Amino acid sequence: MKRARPYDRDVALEAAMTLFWEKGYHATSLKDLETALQMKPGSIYAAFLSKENLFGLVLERYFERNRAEFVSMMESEESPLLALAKFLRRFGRSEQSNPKGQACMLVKTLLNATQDDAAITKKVTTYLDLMESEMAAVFARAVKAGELPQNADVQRLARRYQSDLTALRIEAHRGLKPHELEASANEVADNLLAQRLQ
Amino acid sequence: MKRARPYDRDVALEAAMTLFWEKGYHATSLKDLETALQMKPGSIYAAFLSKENLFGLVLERYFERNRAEFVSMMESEESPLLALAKFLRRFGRSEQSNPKGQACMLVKTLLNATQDDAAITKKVTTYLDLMESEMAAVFARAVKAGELPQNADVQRLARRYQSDLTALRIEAHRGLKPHELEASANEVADNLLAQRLQ
DNA sequence: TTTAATATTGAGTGATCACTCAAACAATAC
DNA sequence: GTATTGTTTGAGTGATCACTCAATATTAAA
Repeated sequence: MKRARPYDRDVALEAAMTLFWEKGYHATSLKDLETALQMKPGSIYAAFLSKENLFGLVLERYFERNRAEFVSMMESEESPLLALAKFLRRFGRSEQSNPKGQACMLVKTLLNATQDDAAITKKVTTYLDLMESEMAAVFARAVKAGELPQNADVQRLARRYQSDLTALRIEAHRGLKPHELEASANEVADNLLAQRLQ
Repeated sequence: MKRARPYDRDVALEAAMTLFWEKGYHATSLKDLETALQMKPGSIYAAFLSKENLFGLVLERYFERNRAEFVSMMESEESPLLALAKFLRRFGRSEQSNPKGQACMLVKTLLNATQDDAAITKKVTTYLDLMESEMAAVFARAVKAGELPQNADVQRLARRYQSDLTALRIEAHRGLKPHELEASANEVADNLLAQRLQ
């Protein structure tokens, strides 16, 4: 009955993510998207409604991917605190192979958004809060496991952890040499583990 | 002989800084600038050559102001390490009165710049490096004063300090509650002082 | 008062922006 | 084959972009 779409929605979203991540929302034009997605304007609008809506889908995709990666890493380790440290160290190493480092897309978007982009700002803030909660949950498990004092403020620890990660990603963006970034990441991880009770 | 300009160049630059800082380079239109500077397009171009050149002047202004403020704070204290800690704490408090927090303009610009903005990126990177050097100098004085081990890596300490400050500014931008921000700033300051030898 | 030099003025430039829609196309149902 | 339905197509929309320049205004020297 209906004509099949010649493009793969998932591939298109992935291309849009790469583009939006690199250039940001405002600086990415529809011409850029047409090229990257290999779709004509009409098709883009039929598939994604608007540039802003497409950006929203991309943000969600980015968030879900990062959350899944984080959660998966946390589950693969016995000790919550060691898992958190390992995650930092892994980031420090992973950027070796990723020469053109990019800051976190959520943070980039947050800093980039103007008052007119209230809807985008809200989305980003929500995702950042959700990531923080995810991190707080791991710290809570660390408390339960006796790695941290019973009265530890897991929310504050999570906020600090997220800040540290954000700062590392910005350093990567800034073009820190790979071994310097690795050193920074290890330093942050060591600082975290210094709080470990057992 | 010549006609006097009806506007004050310094006032105009200050207005441009506020605007560019808040909206970013790309999202700030010439219409916005006309309104904020109360100048017609022709006058803006006669005075500042181009939007990009004006932005460059603003960046320099922002950098010089921040550097001057930092240097002045460092001089007002006996101990280098205490001065660095005090600077962090002061930031945590200052944002109480500044409801609509903004991330560092240099970082905002860095994350916002695309490949086409190579000139801007270079300027920003230079300024960030200069700030780092300024911070490293203070850490070097701390070493000399015996507050840190003789073999302390002042460059790495400076990088970490700048990262911490960047992260705090982003938290302020994100809309952290004043007392939470103050707590974060104090935490970072405490961590710094924990390294003090005497 | 005239003149020369330096300003501001603001409508207008071509380019690009996000976005639209009538027409053409492709796939299945019959 | 034909009809129906859902799709792509891509030139074209008005709006806005950064920017220009001939006309005009203001000063101070002559």
